Amino acid sequence: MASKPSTDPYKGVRDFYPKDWERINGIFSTIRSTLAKWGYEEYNASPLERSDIYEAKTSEEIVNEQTYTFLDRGDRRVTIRPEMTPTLARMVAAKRRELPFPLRWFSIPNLFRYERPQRGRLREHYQANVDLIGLPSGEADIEIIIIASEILKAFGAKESDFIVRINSRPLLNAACAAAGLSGGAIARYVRLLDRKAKMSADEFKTAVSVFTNKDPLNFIEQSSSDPDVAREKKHLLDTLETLKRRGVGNVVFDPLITRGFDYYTGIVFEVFDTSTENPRSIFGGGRYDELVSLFGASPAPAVGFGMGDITLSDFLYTHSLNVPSTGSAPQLYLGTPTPEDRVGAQIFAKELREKGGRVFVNLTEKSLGDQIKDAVKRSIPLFLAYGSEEKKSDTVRMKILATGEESALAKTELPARMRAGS
RNA sequence: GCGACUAUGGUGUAACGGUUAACACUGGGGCUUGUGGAGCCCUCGAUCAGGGUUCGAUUCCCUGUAGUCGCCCCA
Repeated sequence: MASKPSTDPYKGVRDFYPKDWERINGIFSTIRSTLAKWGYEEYNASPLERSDIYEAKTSEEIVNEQTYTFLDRGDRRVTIRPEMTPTLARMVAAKRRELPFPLRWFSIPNLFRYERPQRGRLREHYQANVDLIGLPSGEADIEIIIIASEILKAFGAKESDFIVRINSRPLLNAACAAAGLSGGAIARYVRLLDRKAKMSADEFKTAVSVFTNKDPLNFIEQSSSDPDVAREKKHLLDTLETLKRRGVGNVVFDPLITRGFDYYTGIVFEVFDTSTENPRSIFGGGRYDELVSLFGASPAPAVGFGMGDITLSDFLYTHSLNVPSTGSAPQLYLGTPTPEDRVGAQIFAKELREKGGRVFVNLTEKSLGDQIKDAVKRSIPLFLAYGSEEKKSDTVRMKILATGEESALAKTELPARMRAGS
């Protein structure tokens, strides 16, 4: 006999029991309604992609090793999407000439990476992707960062709860050029910057000296005489200034923000939790002007960000921010004290549903007391016994389980009371 | 890919190398056949797998597997 299969979910992925799914849907619906206010439209695609769309854009084979990639039965190489941006670029490139630019699009895909799970990082996560496509650096960058901030505020976060750190890839590149770096050395230096916070000053200095005796950071921090550096720095500081004028007070310039992917071509930003318990990066994004043209379409400049559900959820938890209800849980438990009259209860339930009520009808032979216990365990707020007596009468008695309060009311006014009660 | 730590019912814990592996919660049933959350009683249910040391292993050792946390890398 075969051994029993384990009830554990596959490594690094989560089961969403109804309560978990209710919570994550609450998070999604807050994101959706915020984006709707800004005119963003939701799109979607399959999690399966041809592997080549990831290979085209990233020179790194490491990315490949951290994806789920396999051959299908027709010998096609297939990858389960590790991120949404290449899919988005592909979709946009495919209809480059017919879509109404600029596009304001978002999606909440589940993404997969093959790696060791650890705190805040699993093999599957959901990530809200928000993109503004078809506009160059400027107001588009500002809108994206404001929206990133607005979403957190929509959950009730205050500006003191998080901080937006922005930087610019062109600025980094100009500073590297001024220090005499080029090509691969720039990429390696950028990666080094990313780790600087985890190193001591001396370690960093030693690591830099491998490339150059002039640290590019110095060109950025001191007011540089290099015209490219000066221009890019001014552009970034102007953006910062505009963000503050438009009400984003918690934004700073941070030359250490780089973002891992090398497809970024402009502004990059990362949002950090300011709490001391959870001082992590929550999410980030940036400008990628060349991705669409990789598919052979004419270029479409783009800026966007991706907000993962796990880090976001940690952030909400850290700051005791509640997730709004999705309004899909049952409102009323219809108990059946006399099961032989259950058809009557079902007909009554049908009337309530037609008025928009969410009604859970008992189908067991449990005693009425046990049915009430059952309703409590299921977190259904209202209880109503419907048996032979209620069938004959025009009134019913509705119990509010949280308080124990019970009131008699006409059957016709029940739907209104249900709406008020939840 | 590398490292550290951990592994006992569904969950959380207990058991000097020596009992019938204990306790709490949860689940099922009862005291209670039209009004709950309490209480009491009954009940289902576990030593991750394989090897070694030993008279004897939940306990010590090894390997594997799984999980957690770091590193690498980063959505």
